[in-house]
Amino acid sequence: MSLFQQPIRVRMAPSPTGFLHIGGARTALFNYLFAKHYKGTFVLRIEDTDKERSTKGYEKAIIEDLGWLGVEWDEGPLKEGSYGPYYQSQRIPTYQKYLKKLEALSKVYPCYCTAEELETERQDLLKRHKTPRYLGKCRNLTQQERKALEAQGRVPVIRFKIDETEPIQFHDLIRGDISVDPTILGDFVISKGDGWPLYNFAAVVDDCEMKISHVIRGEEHISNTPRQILLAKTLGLTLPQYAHVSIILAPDRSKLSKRHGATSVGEYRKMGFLPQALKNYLALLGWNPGDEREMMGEEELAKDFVIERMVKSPAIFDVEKLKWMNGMYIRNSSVEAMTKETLPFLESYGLEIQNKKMPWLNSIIETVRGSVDTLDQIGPAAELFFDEKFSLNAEAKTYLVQNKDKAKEILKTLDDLLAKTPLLEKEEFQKLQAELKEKVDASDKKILFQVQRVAVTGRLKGPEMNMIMPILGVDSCRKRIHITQSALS
RNA sequence: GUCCCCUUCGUCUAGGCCGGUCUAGGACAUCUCCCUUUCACGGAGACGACACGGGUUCAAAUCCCGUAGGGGACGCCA
Repeated sequence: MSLFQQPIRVRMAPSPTGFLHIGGARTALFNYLFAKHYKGTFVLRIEDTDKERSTKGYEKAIIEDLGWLGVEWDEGPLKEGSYGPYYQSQRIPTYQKYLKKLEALSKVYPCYCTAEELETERQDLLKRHKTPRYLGKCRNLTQQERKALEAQGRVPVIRFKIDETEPIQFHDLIRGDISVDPTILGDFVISKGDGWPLYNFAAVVDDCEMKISHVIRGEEHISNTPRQILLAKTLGLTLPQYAHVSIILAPDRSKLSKRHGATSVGEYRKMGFLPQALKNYLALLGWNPGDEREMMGEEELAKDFVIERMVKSPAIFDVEKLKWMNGMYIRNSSVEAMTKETLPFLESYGLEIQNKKMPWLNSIIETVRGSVDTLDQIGPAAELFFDEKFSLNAEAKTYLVQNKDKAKEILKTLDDLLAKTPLLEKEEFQKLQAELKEKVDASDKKILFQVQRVAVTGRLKGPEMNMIMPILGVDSCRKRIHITQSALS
């Protein structure tokens, strides 16, 4: 199979003009898994040729988010390899070299058209129901004409000449054969006024120079592919194979954007999603293992990841399913690991954790993690274990008032029993409940427990009491009971 | 507008290349029941789809054509 005739090299080529988008992360992940599956190389290349919009801040954020997701690259920034530099801004001489070659072949020419002129042409074409494209006005300018235009102060861009008339065909690993009529393309700009290359030129040169074997990218690039193929063919470069991944859509079937809520990886991290959950979910958007497995760790994903199983229709990003999966990871990972992940969320929620012991925090996480699906829900759920946050909420108060006499009796008895209980582990808790049941008329088991719950946690709902009370300990329980009692009298 | 791509439950998808085994399977969500001192978790079940129209065939979710709908591209952005 031609897939294996060369070393597998793939790349992720983000431009640092924004944060790492959920779609970009998925594309990166597919490249990463593909490389891992075939024991190939995953290259990270920063496409920072847009000087106006690229920032170091975005670059840093993208690298950070990729790292958080665990999508590690083998070559790229911070990991030099033999095909660097990995910043397009540092590869200008390379593009100039290829531009010279194109000039020697007379395949490029300077274009002096202004933005206004181009827009007029575009509108005119649109009006005539034609595909808007550059018609080649500057194609056959004489030397004198060029000089004259430059004397006016016009700075030219460089356009690539398209002479082909035969359809450009290529085989897409996901979509099959794609054919495009080159006459609708128009001579396109490959180099800006300042001499820097444009995307189509820089990308194809780098893909070829970096010996990329498979370009796995978003479907928005399908229409760029014929241009890149033409460029590569003219330059005598060996093309990679292409695989265009469908894009991720918002629930309303439009392109996922800010107005639909969180779109960047960083935002999901802040909301308390686990990288392994996001990775698992993203991998399943547009790919499946061919059987009914869904919960898949990275090793398992890489082992089974093949392009043949990629889906070509676009997928809608369903945060509900992501949440479910995240909850699964929160519940099924080791308690220690989850506590570690949760600590920052506890802190930012305003819980005092500095002087708390790890085993105590672990037991809290273990008790509350069943009811959450993101890490940032753990703060509100764990709050009841922190004495300084104790208070009766409205429905708790109402409940107590409604059952005032019974509540008083239960609490008095409970407090007395607690006073005689030195330690409060689960065993003692059971014993204590048995004694309580004897001393208080417990025909209504529900009231017995609910009163205790409300008095100790201040809430009507929560984890099981046999988990809560041992974690709190005797002193804390009694303190809370006293507070509740005084609220009742 | 033009070109390219896409179309199975509300959503992610299996099946489609090699037509019958598909009264279309799984998962999320929703609903019901069970577990249970509460809320969750967990367990069991229910609801729910081959976009439409032609054709080929004994037989079509699966092959062919058309229509409709959706998306992408058409930049001195990537």
